[in-house]
Amino acid sequence: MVGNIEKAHVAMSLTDRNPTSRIPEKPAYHHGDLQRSLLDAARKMIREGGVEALSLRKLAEKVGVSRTAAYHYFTDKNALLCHLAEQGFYAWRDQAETLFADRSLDPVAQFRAYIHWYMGYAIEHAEIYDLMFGRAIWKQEKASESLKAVAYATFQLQVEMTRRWQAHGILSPREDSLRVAQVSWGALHGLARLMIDGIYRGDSPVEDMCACAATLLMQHKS
Amino acid sequence: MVGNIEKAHVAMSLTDRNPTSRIPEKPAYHHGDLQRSLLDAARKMIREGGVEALSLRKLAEKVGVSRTAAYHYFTDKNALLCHLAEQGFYAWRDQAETLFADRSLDPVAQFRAYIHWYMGYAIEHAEIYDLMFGRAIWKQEKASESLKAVAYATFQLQVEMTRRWQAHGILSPREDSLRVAQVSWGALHGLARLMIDGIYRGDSPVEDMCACAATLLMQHKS
DNA sequence: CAGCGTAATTTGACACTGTCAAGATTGAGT
DNA sequence: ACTCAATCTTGACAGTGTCAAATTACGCTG
Repeated sequence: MVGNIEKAHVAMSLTDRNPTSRIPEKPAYHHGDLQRSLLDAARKMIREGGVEALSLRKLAEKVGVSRTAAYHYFTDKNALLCHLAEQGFYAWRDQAETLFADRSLDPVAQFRAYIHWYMGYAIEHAEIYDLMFGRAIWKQEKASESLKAVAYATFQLQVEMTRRWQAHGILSPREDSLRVAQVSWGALHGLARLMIDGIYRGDSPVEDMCACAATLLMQHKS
Repeated sequence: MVGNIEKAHVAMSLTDRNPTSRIPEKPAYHHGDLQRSLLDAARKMIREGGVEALSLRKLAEKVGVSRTAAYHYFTDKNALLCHLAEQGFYAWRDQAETLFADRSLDPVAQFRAYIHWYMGYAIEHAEIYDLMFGRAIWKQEKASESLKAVAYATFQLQVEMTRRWQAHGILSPREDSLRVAQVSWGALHGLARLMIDGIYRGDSPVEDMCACAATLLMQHKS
């Protein structure tokens, strides 16, 4: 085994010295880009089996490295999860902001589009969504500071959108913006959770539910 | 150690033969009421630390029995969780039905009361709520048949209530009852989850959120 | 270019988990 | 009194996260 690694290393040093080259078939002692590899592999494992299917040992094996190697980049399993969730929030916010900035749709259409996008995103990235908004991280204060920051910013965006929709008379202007944002987000979050947690069966008519949610939230007197 | 058990048993056989007596200090080989004891202790552990804080070994130790004793009553850890969730659903449905049957309140007040009761119950029994409606059980079809049955019945009750509220013009009569039930339940569930998962901080004004949710759901034209 | 320090990675170990197979203990019924 | 089936225990295995102490390799300085 040691011999194998030696031979592999020699071969590598002749042919594969360049960091921009393709996938290193037999990585040497120094992996080179372990942190990113860990995050990528972890994301993949979670996507396939949920957060509870991610074990640091299997992750290490998949990346081709020893059990405890990850501890040089993440103090904890929890820290790794926080990094992943953080990245998830950045991707999420990018899409949400793009949708929010698109002024080609009239506000009502934009509101409906947002709801459909929200549910679609949550369902498509169910396991990451669960990580981002689930108790695995948030319960008992396990979120890192940077994660808290981006999560809070994301909620602020939600409040901002709510304000605009209120200004256009789409959401009830009489109610406090913060409350309306909390409740409307809660409604979307609840539907998403019931879907991705397997309580509403997979064949539920998501589109219809989105439409109904939009209608219920939008109607208000005067 | 064997000697201890022997002595304890002898003492017991003289003084503590009665099953209705107080807590058996040193239970004999046959525990007598292990299934219930397990469920009770498990419920307590979950209430204190969440589902993830429940380990069969600690549970066994707390009940004063050996690690694998529980396997005579529950095929799995999952089976135990299903039993617990099932009991939770019965308690839940009892309260919901009582509230639903109370005709002393006018429908609007009843609707508001239901929302407040829902959130209050979810927050007070946060960990059991998480067990009942969380992915630990529902994701990947791990629910037992009897659990599925009572859970479905509970949702049926929600639909029934929705119908009545629609008939009174509280919830939009134009929309399909099933959809409205799904969405309104989703809204409550989402708010509850955001609270009990630690995303909305503990000092959130629950009452205000409930009131806002009620208003948003109730308003509709004509 | 030799050596050294430090960063990156591994090995060993520990406590904990769920669960299976096999054995031990007991109360009830003939 | 003896047997049987229900009940409970012991031993074992594979898996988990994580700490402490090696080991390996890269890059810098002399």
